[in-house]
Amino acid sequence: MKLLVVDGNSIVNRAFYGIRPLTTKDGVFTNAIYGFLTMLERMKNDTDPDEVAIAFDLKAPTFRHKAYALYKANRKGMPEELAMQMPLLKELLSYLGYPIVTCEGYEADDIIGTLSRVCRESGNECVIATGDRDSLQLITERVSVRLCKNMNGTTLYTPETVKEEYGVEPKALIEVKAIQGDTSDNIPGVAGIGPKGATELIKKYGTVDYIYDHIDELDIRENMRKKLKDSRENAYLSRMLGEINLYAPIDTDLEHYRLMPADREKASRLMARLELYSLIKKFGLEAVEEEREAETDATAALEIIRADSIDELPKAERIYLYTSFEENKFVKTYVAHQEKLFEISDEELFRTLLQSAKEIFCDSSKPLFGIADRGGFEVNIGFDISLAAYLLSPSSSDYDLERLCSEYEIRVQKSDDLRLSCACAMPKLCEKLQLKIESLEQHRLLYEIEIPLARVLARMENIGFAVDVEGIRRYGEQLSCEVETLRQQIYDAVGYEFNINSPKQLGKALFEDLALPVRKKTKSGYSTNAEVLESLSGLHPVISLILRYRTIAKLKSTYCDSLIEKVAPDGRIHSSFNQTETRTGRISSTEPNLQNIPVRTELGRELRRFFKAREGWALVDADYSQIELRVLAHISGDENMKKAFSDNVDIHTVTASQVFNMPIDMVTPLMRSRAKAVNFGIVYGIGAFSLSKDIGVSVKEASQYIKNYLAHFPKIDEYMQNVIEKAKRDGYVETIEGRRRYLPELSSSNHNTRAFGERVARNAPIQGTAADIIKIAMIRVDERLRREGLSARLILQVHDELIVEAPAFEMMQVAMLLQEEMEKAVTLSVPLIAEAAMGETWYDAKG
DNA sequence: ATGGTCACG
DNA sequence: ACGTACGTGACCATT
Repeated sequence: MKLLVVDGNSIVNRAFYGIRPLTTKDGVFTNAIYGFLTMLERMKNDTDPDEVAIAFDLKAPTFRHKAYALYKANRKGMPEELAMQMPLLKELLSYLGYPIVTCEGYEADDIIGTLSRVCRESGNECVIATGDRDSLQLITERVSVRLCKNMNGTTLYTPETVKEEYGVEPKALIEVKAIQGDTSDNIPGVAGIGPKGATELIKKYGTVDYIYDHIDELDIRENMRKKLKDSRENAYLSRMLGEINLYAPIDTDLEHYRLMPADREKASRLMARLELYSLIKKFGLEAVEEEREAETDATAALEIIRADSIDELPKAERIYLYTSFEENKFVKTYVAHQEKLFEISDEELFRTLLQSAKEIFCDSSKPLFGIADRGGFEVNIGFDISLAAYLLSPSSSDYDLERLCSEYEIRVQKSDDLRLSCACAMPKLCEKLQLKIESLEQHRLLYEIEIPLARVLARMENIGFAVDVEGIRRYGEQLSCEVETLRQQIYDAVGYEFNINSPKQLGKALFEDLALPVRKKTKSGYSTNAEVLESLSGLHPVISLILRYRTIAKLKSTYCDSLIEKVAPDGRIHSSFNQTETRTGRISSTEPNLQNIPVRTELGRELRRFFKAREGWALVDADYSQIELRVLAHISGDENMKKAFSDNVDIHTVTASQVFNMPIDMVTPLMRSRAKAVNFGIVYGIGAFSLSKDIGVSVKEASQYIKNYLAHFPKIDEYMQNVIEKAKRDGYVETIEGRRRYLPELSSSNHNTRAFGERVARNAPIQGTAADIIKIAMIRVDERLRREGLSARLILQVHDELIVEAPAFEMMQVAMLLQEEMEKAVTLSVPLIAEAAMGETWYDAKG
């Protein structure tokens, strides 16, 4: 027989610190639970035990003696985010059938020791799973230890491996530790003797007792003898503290540790509540909800009708569509309607259905809008599950139906094909989401912003952005030449060839072979980022070559080579716009990302010459002026800042005059640029350190700027404090349209995490409101272009900028329209300003 | 899969 | 004492 004993407290600690914070959307921390169960499952698979015992400490240590309480008191208590996970973890473990062992007055270690002894004495095998090296002393022929150093794997320790690593038998580890001490456990040991000395002594003399019994006869240096004599009491105390008790009063009948059958329903329900869906899979519990449904609701048999003509399909007021696509190509759709499920695989039929349906509730509307747009017809989307779920929980990583059904506790019917089950669950899921959207007052956000926007985005994707492929190719070839030249020059300067793209090899070249000073380190070595390189640029000629190499190589690989690959047969780039990706409400752009095309340097900006309007057309580009600061002025209600915007004066200059106590006309360009950095900092949630780094002044000076700023804009100061209070009280912050962001970080005990939460609380309403505003503008622009019978179309959004492609003769009208709709998208207490420009290429059209 | 780097707002 | 501004996506090297 083989018993696996798990050191619950030590594994849960490893899990908690080894996994980035995970929470449910309501802010319940789950990372330790997730990590624990993942490791447990792995260890079970590695060990294949007949019995399992999971040992936990109980709270109050009442045993051993006074010194115990003393040394224990120094240990840090469990952080709140971990403590709150413990009862949930234990509950889940008991559902999964794992015996949990605790013992009043004893630590987990003692339980482990006792069980290992019982195994040893009864001729059974025992494997101890722990993250703590203390247990190594328990190792014998029959008792081994699986040590978890991190989340990625474990190391098996046997008598041989212990001897190899420590040079002594496992049992002697207690003796070594008694002399060496252990600061993390507050075991004092012998002052002045470390691991090496301690191991030597024990190798030679075996035990602490022997050493002190023969202290004057030992063949050791006099100062060593003196150290030992001075710490005699501590050595004996340490010896006692370090030894694991083998006789805790627990149930020692191994039969009782047999794994129990799991209560699969309770386990899967709790995992779903904790939003740990991958665990449901890992423990094979997916089918549970379906089984339950099948048992309780015998009527749930599915009737699937493969439809081949429109006459076979329901002509209901409302249909539910669950459609799958592969690489933007229609694969099939399920139509759920009154206990019946129709399957459509023919795209033509699907289009007919879209066109004729009175109202469609769907999992994702953007592809449907795309098909309708390409087919020249309209679809009426009544509900979009992914958009609703995104508004309710914008920090989730994906919004597939299976997960949502589980999250919103919708029972799905049993079926071989999960997609079928999900389609059947749609009516109930939609109902639940609708109720939630109403109760959170996000009705307008969903029906008047996100769903209409999905249609606009689909159209933008369909239209695409025309590019001059030959132009990009020529530009790329020029870059190629320069990269090659630079590469050779770098090799010559360093003295050998290496991969310049590898931060590791580059770090070695610069900081070891050229012996340049190390300014900053990363987790895995030397930092070689632009900031570090710039600080080194005077010290060696190769530095500026590398900086240049980086710039050119990036332009070539990211913006020439890959952009060319993305050009469709129509000569245009059709980026995808994702509406459920960002936690603030912005949209994102992928394959390719057209929202990060270079602009800040002239060389990069040249690329925009290859983004053009089609023959005879022009690009009209408009961007908001200082939208985030205007939003801040509005939200905070700061009179001083509102006045600056109402007077239409340069905001950074005004800020400079306030921060530096200067009349407006005395503000120098340097002061303005520093004030600009302060404005950015304010929007991002500011810290004096980062500001000082950004503008190159001392931290002290930077913090003075911030103080001055907040003193001159008192309502902004007030806002920054109030918004955090609100976030702590409600658990979320929101935009003017009621878009929420939840902030579980604020209840973290980790200072950095909490500080991050506070910065996000300050920033999210600002960034998110700006996102709301431009979304509204996009919908209105699209609508008006069509209503006014123009051919011009919106083709791109870059957060505060919209680009329209228009026939040359429409462009003046379009520019006016664009500016007007952007400025009037919402009414704030400050004017909203958008500036339009026109040109044949993006380069020319960007003011 | 993750980390480092760098492009954008 | 510690790390250090918000939000993204892509590429490359490395594990």
